[in-house]
Amino acid sequence: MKATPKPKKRPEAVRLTRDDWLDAAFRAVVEGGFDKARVLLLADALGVTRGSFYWHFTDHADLIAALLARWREREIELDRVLQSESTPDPRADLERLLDAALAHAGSDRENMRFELALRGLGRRDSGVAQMLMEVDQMRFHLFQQKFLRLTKDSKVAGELAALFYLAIVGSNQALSRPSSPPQAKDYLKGLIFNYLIQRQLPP
Amino acid sequence: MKATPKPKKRPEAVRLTRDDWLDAAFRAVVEGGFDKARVLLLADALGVTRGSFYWHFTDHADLIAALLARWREREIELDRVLQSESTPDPRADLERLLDAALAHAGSDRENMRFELALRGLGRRDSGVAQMLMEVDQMRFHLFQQKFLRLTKDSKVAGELAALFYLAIVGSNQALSRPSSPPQAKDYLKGLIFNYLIQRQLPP
DNA sequence: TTGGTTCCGTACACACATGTACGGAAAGTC
DNA sequence: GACTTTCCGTACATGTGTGTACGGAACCAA
Repeated sequence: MKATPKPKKRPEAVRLTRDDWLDAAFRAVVEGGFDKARVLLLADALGVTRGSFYWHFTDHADLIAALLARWREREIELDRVLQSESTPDPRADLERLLDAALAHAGSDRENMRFELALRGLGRRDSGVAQMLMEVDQMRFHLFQQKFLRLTKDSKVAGELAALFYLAIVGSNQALSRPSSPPQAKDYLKGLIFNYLIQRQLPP
Repeated sequence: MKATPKPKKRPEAVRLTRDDWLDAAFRAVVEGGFDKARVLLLADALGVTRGSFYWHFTDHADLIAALLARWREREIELDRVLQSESTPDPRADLERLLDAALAHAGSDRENMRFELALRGLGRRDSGVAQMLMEVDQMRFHLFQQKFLRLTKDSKVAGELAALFYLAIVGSNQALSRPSSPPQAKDYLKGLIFNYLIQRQLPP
């Protein structure tokens, strides 16, 4: 009837922040990968229109970049915490690290799925690949440090750290039936401790 | 000037087959993942229009399904070949398997990248996830068989097979700097042989 | 209340991908 | 050489996504 726009009054007129959009994008990536982190879909999920998005972000690339930066900083912070948590017993120390790593990569499916989607993106974006390489290196160094307290041999520690870190990464992709997610975690932990450590690295 | 359509005469009027389209789709997946396997992009890469595609395929889903089926059959065939290639020496036998697995997953970047993209798709498609689970199980059984010839202990063989298969899968994702792809392969092989086999499983 | 800032809705222009209908060229067959 | 089958080009309708311009509601301060 009329050309005047009639703005729909939403029942709960919530005002969103930049982090609200980042959280929504994170959830979208977890569920369907980075191609589900579209502006239109996120707006629907948040109950607003894209007008809100283009106020908080300049661009779609801006959203992705901010999301990646937030993930990176959180990973660095997690590494810092894990590195500071040191126990006098080297074996208990390593066990705590493995628990944390397996929890972060295994049962905590949100972080796991996000990281897998991120690695998929890294295969198409060299900048993302660079960031992932740095995070991998960071974690590998942490693994190596903990193993080094057990074996004294830096070569052995490096090999064990690489082998187990790669196995943890691989366990997120293969041989982990969705029917039993905790089993895979305990299975891998059993592999590492009961089998290799106790048989091969007596102090 | 005229409304009559004037079909462009291509310099090389090559007629394409269904497999030509599948090959192009494979290359597209290898380079940019499954969302680069669009009909329009493949048509451009092949030098034809989409009219050709919709003659060979009913649908875009038809293309993807055929691509997955072809990959699956090739993996089954590869498994069959690797299983039939048996050597009297169990250690040489296992070494040949690891060489083949690392070549298939490591230096042969095309298959590796395709499989990684496939695992990404499996996180959004339960049918693909099911297929990947079966292929993983198939490979795991092969690994386990070869290890079983070395240790006699089925529990140890299963654990070693799982650990190394997961490490191989993980090595495609992490700690593999693009600057040195052959190094990662040799590194992992050295891990497996020089370290674990020779020290821990003397006959 | 008034005014200014913050945040969001609406509308338009544009790009790109799918699927279908139809026509015509190219290659095989008699 | 005419005919038929095989294969591909063209055009149109449709859907979905981005980015921009602009206006107005909602909120805060004086």
